[in-house]
Amino acid sequence: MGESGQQSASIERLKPQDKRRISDSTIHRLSLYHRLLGELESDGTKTVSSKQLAELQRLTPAQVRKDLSFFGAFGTRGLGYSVSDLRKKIAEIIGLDRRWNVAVIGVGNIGSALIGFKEFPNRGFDVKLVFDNDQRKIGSNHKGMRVSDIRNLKEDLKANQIDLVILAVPSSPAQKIVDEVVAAGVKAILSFAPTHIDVPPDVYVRSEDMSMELEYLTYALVNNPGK
Amino acid sequence: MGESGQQSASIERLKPQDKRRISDSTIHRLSLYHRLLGELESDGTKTVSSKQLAELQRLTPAQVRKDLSFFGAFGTRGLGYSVSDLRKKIAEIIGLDRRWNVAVIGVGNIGSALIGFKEFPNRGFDVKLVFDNDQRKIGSNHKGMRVSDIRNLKEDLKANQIDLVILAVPSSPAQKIVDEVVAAGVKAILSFAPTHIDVPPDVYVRSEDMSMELEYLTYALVNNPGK
DNA sequence: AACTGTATGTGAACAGTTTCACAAACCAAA
DNA sequence: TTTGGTTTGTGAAACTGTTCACATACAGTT
Ligand SMILES: NC(=O)c1ccc[n+]([C@@H]2O[C@H](COP(=O)([O-])OP(=O)(O)OC[C@H]3O[C@@H](n4cnc5c(N)ncnc54)[C@H](O)[C@@H]3O)[C@@H](O)[C@H]2O)c1
Ligand SMILES: NC(=O)c1ccc[n+]([C@@H]2O[C@H](COP(=O)([O-])OP(=O)(O)OC[C@H]3O[C@@H](n4cnc5c(N)ncnc54)[C@H](O)[C@@H]3O)[C@@H](O)[C@H]2O)c1
Repeated sequence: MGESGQQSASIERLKPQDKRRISDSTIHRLSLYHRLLGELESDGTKTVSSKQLAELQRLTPAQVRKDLSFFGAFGTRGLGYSVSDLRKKIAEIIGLDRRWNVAVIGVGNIGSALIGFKEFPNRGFDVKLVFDNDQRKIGSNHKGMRVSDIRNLKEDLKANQIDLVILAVPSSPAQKIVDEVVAAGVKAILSFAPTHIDVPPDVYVRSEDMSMELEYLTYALVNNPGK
Repeated sequence: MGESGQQSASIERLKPQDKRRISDSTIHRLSLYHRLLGELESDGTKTVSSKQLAELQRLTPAQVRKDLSFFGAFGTRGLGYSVSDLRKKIAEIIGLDRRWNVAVIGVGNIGSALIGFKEFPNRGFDVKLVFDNDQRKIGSNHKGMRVSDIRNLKEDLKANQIDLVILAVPSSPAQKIVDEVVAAGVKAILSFAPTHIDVPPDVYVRSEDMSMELEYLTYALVNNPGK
């Protein structure tokens, strides 16, 4: 169990103030704020109000303030928020004040795209390992990464202190691979396989199913709900 | 308000029974049920209960029944649901009883992956056009698709009756391209650019930001909420 | 035809999330 | 130091989504 977790000595981490669980939507919006604050910072904007922050994402100012209030009071009344300070605070909350070691499993269409994704390193994600079971791919170079043999999965994940696995294999082997990933002590998985993934309660999974995203749109198209 | 909406002649579409708007989560789960019912159908399963349907996705039986009840009564008391009938009904609800013409804009890492995605045609999505602005790519073949010039975007989208656009370009040109897509009459966009996209109220946008998905996981890792 | 067991469909209760509205706090100007 | 103008932080209200619990309906059996 590589409880490598909260080692980093001196950081007093920002935790939700009451013990109430923070909602998924709040976390999602924090990411949104963080992204936007980055853009504002590049623009040279020094200060921003909840009103501006909201308008730029089609949310309400109250929503923005409530989201932030779960974690503390970061603003100045009458003035707003310091762009760079708020960005740092949010980074700390969502764990972006450190770097994360990522492994990609499956070097096919989507796996290769992810390996070549320039934005990951900028956001704190370092793709350290990539795996496949195809002999023709193993050992070869894909966008600068040497493809490892899936048979060494468990040991390699441990040896490289991988925090996060991105799963880009077909549905059929997905669960079996996930079981190994879990056995290696990895606690977070982002899966692109369009199938349900079962994990123990201390492991976090996010499933991205692009067809399902498209289906959401087709539902809207055929039903035209007033939006 | 171009209420061009519900033309399609003869299909008596399954609509929500009351006029209450159906929640995003319900639609999302319908996709999930549809996917699972497909697997069950392949397995030769004829009948399924809300209990089974729920357990396979870690939901509750009541949730499954409530979701379906917004659209009608599809089950048989004492028995459950016919796998194939229910699948057909859900297909009709989310618009999977027809085919959809898709265009991909941006033939880079993620764009190429999408073009090569074998599952899209099986789910009713036909990639008919792909665009780029890179002279070296225009006219060339990418996974069997000829790359079109972005300068012909509007005309080509119209001429090919594209229903749905997948946006796989960098953030900077995203909004400008979306404006053109909207002008061409397309009402649904799936965007991979990590930036806010603004559209008129009758156009539907879904934004997929992979870094944000990862950030959701890092939040979980640093906060370890009991799950 | 009646009976038994089972699973649906759905109001009503509950839980969670968003919006409202306003006191409190701060900046800047005088 | 006081005042005016502005925006935060937050309880409470309003709303939305989920779970409960049970009457209802059907299949299969005798
Ligand atoms: N291509 C897309 O745009 C796209 C979009 C959304 C979701 N997906 C999903 O992502 C997954 C991968 O899709 P893809 O298009 O990249 O497929 P792909 O066939 O191009 O790639 C899959 C890769 O996984 C490898 N693989 C297969 N079994 C393996 C195993 N047991 N261990 C290790 N590696 C193994 C294969 O060798 C291959 O390199 C699928 O589940 C697919 O449904 C793909
Ligand atoms: N690669 C990934 O895994 C990944 C994952 C998530 C999100 N994204 C996002 O998807 C988008 C594309 O990423 P990528 O890695 O494929 O980038 P990329 O640079 O490989 O591809 C972008 C493509 O868009 C084309 N393009 C640029 N400007 C254009 C314009 N004005 N009109 C038409 N085409 C134009 C480029 O020529 C290029 O082919 C980015 O917004 C990125 O943030 C990528």
